[in-house]
Amino acid sequence: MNNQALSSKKAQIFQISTQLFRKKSYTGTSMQDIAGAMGIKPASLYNHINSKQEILIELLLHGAGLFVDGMNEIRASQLTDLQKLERLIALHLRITVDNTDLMALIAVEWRHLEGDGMREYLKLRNAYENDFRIILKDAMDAGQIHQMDVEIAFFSILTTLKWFYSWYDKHSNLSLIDLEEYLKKLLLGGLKIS
Amino acid sequence: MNNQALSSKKAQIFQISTQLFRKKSYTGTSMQDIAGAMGIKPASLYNHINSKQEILIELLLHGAGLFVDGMNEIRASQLTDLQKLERLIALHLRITVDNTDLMALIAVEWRHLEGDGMREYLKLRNAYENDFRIILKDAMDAGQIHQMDVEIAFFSILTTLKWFYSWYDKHSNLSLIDLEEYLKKLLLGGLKIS
DNA sequence: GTCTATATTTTGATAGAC
DNA sequence: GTCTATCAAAATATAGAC
Repeated sequence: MNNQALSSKKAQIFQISTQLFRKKSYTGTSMQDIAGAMGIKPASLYNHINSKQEILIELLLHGAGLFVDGMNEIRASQLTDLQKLERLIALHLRITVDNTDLMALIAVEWRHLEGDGMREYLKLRNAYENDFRIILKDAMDAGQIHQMDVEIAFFSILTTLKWFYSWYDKHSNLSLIDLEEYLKKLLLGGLKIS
Repeated sequence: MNNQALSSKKAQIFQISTQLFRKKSYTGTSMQDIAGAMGIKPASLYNHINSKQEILIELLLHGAGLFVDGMNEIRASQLTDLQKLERLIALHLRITVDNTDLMALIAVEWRHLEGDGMREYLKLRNAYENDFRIILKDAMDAGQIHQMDVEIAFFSILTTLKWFYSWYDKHSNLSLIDLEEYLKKLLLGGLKIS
């Protein structure tokens, strides 16, 4: 569910916070909850982090980084735009499988970010979404997928990918290959020009 | 966004709480927030409701009731199972359009229910989902849609419908008829036997 | 039906001993 | 690095005057 290293206490705080924030929400999780799950006292947490908000920021910026890095790799490639779209779907799938709890924070808990943390997060998210939109539009302009309203196609695909984690929870027994084929067919099947 | 009557103060509390719970989450919304949005003091709220948790319970049981009532109407009809599936999609769409904020609570905030409230809510939700699953299975057995894993098809359809409200937010300009056709094609297009 | 005043808990966070 | 002790603020909720 979550591959974050357990080596340091700080990493352990992040891992447990991810689980708790998903289960009880950011505002519904107390420092007491986090410390209790680690077997220490709340005050001890502050030797590793400066505030509860800082935990949320680090988790979400880490998550956003996974998407931005994957996007940059795909953009730098020589693939066709349609192939890039397929890679983006595979990217979402891989990140979701490796960080299911974190995806819940990306889908729901980001709204509890404050100030600069929120601004920085939204900057990364907007950059990613814009890159995604451009690839979709280019694939359309190149005649690789059917001509249609870019915004509708874009949000339809992204919404499904965004909430896929809640679906994956119940089907983590399926193989990665099957899931990838299923998602590609679901999201691009009606779009591709055969 | 929310058609709840404003006639009584109690109804006004429900309406404002729905908006705030969606925007700031249940645990992130204080009685102060609700009272402040109404222009009264927090203590005054308790003349109309008994607790913050009671607000959440009433909102979610009302929401669950919309689905259960719609399901009962559809089940009582003489439609084919495939037609019933199409009616269920239209039901979700109509409830989402009329109660967009409430759908966010159904998708996310239900986890903050406690005790009997949680048990009663889950009972209604499970009953609805079971009825939905049975109709899907019957449509498959009757040869109206392609044979496939019922659970995968079921969760795939329900997940999309569940998160549709976050998509609808950005496309509330589209006509109901277009949205219904789009959703039916998206969810049943690959399934229907032509 | 709303208010002020208040009780009680819990919250995030800090100081300082060990 | 963890603890105890503590703080200040905010939370839900109640009592009782008006």
